Amino acid sequence: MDHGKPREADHPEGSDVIDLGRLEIRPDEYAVTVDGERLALTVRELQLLVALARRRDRIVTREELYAAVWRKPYRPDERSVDVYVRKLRRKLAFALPGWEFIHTHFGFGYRLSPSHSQVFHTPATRG
Amino acid sequence: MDHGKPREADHPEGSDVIDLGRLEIRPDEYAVTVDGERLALTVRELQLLVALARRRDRIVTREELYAAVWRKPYRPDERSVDVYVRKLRRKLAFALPGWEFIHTHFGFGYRLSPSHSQVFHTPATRG
DNA sequence: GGGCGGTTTCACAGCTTCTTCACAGGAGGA
DNA sequence: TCCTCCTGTGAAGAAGCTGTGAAACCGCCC
Repeated sequence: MDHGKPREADHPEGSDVIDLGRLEIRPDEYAVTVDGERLALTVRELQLLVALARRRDRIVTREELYAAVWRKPYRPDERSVDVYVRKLRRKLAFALPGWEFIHTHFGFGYRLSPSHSQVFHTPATRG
Repeated sequence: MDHGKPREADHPEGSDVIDLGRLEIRPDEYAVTVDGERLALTVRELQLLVALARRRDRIVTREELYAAVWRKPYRPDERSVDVYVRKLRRKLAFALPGWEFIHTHFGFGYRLSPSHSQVFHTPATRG
């Protein structure tokens, strides 16, 4: 007897697969893959990544992220979000060098958008 | 030799043979073989192995495993799954040295995937 | 009853992850 | 440029999870 997985119940805007290009997230399976290979994340890391990914391309405040992941009252001096953003950035940078996923918006919060970082020498941009 | 058996596939239930390389499971016959030789497992051990094998390569929570094998309400401090994972690991390690089958996902659960035991961790990203 | 194999529970060691802190580094405005 | 506030980061202790041996428990058979 398969009891179905709790989906929408647990996850606000639940979808089975979040496609971020080479990065793929399957929240219901606790799985994050890069080019099909599994990326090892801890519980918090996964939760935060999912929370960001579900709000893709939008600036999300720390407070909203904290509410989504930690589910307890947010203190204004809370730094957990920052710390886990760093952890995620490191793992993602290792798995996908040259890509940037989590962008900082000073004074506002974070935004997840897969994008190439121009760390390599590039010919001047021309219109 | 291999006449019309339903291939084990992605569908959890109703698989006749689960092929894990040198390890083969025939749930309907209560049989587990290594290189064709029968491996002696107790009922619980077999049930747990089958439950994991039918969810191959996926992280399975203790709760789901407990539901599949024990079929009674799961207490959050329940340790039976861990104990039987250990029993299975021991017997499998003895039968197939150098292979690892049951992987722990801290905070999530267990995952069955046949793989060589190499130290092959993500060197990055801790702390 | 006593022995036997299997199952469940228990206690604790060991390890991983989470939270918090302190300070360094940057961004933005005056 | 200087000052202030915000974010990045490493480290350390706290908290939580898993591994493990052994004892307790259970049903079955002699």
